[in-house]
Amino acid sequence: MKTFADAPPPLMDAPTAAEDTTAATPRVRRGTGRRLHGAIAHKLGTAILAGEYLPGDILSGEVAFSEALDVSRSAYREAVQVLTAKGLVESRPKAGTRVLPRSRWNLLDPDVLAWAFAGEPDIAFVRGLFELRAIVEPAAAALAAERRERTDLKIMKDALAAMRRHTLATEAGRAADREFHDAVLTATRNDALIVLSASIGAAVSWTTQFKQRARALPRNPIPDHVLVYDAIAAGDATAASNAMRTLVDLALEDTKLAMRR
Amino acid sequence: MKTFADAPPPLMDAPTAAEDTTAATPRVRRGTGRRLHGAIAHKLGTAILAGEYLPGDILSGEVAFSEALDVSRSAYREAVQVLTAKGLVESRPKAGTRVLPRSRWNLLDPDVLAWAFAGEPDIAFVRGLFELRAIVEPAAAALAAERRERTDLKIMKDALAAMRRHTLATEAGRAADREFHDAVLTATRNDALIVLSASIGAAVSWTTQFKQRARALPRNPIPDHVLVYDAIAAGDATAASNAMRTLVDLALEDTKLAMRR
DNA sequence: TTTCGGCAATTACTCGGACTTAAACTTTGC
DNA sequence: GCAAAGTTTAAGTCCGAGTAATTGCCGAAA
Repeated sequence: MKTFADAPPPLMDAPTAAEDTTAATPRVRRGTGRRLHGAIAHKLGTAILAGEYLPGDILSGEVAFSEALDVSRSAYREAVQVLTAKGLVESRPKAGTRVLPRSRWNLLDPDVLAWAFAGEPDIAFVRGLFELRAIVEPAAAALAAERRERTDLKIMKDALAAMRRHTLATEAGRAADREFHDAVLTATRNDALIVLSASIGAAVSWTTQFKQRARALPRNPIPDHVLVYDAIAAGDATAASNAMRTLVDLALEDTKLAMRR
Repeated sequence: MKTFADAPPPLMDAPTAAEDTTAATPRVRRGTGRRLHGAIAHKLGTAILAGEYLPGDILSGEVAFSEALDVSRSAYREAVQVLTAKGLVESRPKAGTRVLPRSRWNLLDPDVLAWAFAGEPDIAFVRGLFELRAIVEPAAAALAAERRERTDLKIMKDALAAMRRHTLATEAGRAADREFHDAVLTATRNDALIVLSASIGAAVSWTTQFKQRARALPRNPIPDHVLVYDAIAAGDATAASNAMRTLVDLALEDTKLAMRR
């Protein structure tokens, strides 16, 4: 019967030794609405994506790490479960929690993408993402041209009008842009395609977002959007595909410009 | 809105043995190596994907549900964190844990795909998956043709030889098939593309897998594989794309046949 | 009547401690 | 030298108490 003969460490709450008048200062801060384990997962996720922990690295044990973060073991464990669910880490008894090889990561998971873009994203990875987008979006436009309903067209038309009113320089304009692309995706009636494209689109928009926001665009994107709309409305799949391709290329150019500075 | 507090779910997965005289019978069985929370997540995940819980439904509270499953709250919570990480559910204080709309699900997550194919997969979803595959794989082949290195070609060649030796009727043959496709993906040097295609490929192979295994194929697939290889080896992107397209179409036909029975 | 703001109840969230299980390491036996 | 058995360690599981936050009710003001 050894209850805790060897480990009667500093139970009770943190001594708050160095702290001053303010009460306990959690090592992990979270915005409102964000749960503690979510914040921890975010912290660890960004750290891993940033390369602070390399594949094969072993995280210090649950007790040690949760203590270092000043959170309970349960909260830390739940955070690790999230990372495990996304294929970033794997933990086994006696062996500890180790970072998995990059090939096991769910790189298309929205959260993982967000974590990747929280820091300086790997250029090669961004290039790959654009490549994927250039493959998927034109194909999506083609499908949309074949399957769109009247309501789809209406939503696109309205979004287009909103884009014209506000420009892409304003938040409202960018929202309308997203709405337009969402409408195109919805018109494909393909859930997998929708999810994929939405993730990539969001991630790609980070790249331009976190650089400076208002600047001269390479060229006015509205006409190109109209071309896409017209092709989809006409049910012309190949034309829609081509029009969307130029749109994607335009976005790529835009991002290239933004990342060059 | 249903709350399932009253519906002790039919425990699934094979019991492996008759549980009789043995004491306490956990409501959630897990195979070796599988953790308890993983098993719970699997159970809930498959249930949600199977439509037993509909979007908007609220799961009975932590205490009630964990009691019904005869597991601790911690284990149940960790499972829910996994589902949350995959976008299947969202839980907030006072509101409970509710199933999110399908549009929020990470349908391309390997686990989610596995859960989807654990039951009778939705035909429309499978169609969409094939559609996506038909978009991505030919494009991947084209990229591979442009970027392949000598080592890539060697791996493909070996896999091809293995496919010839064993046929697709044997497990070794199917493994070689997977190896070939993996090699094509690897040659694209695009991580996002690799992850995506691997997920879809695995999911698609479930469909043929869980139907009967050994049967006459629509036609011998080896020559088509050779065509893909030749095009990639020659660096001919469009030829590679076309060859791969016929390969995907072939697989689609195969699956259609398998699902018809 | 409608709307706003405060209140209470419910639910998830967090905590910390004990105990169990499983796998990596070590030792022992052949 | 190898294989089986034991040891150790860290993750896994469980419990129960206490905290925090949102929702939805309810009453007051417009």
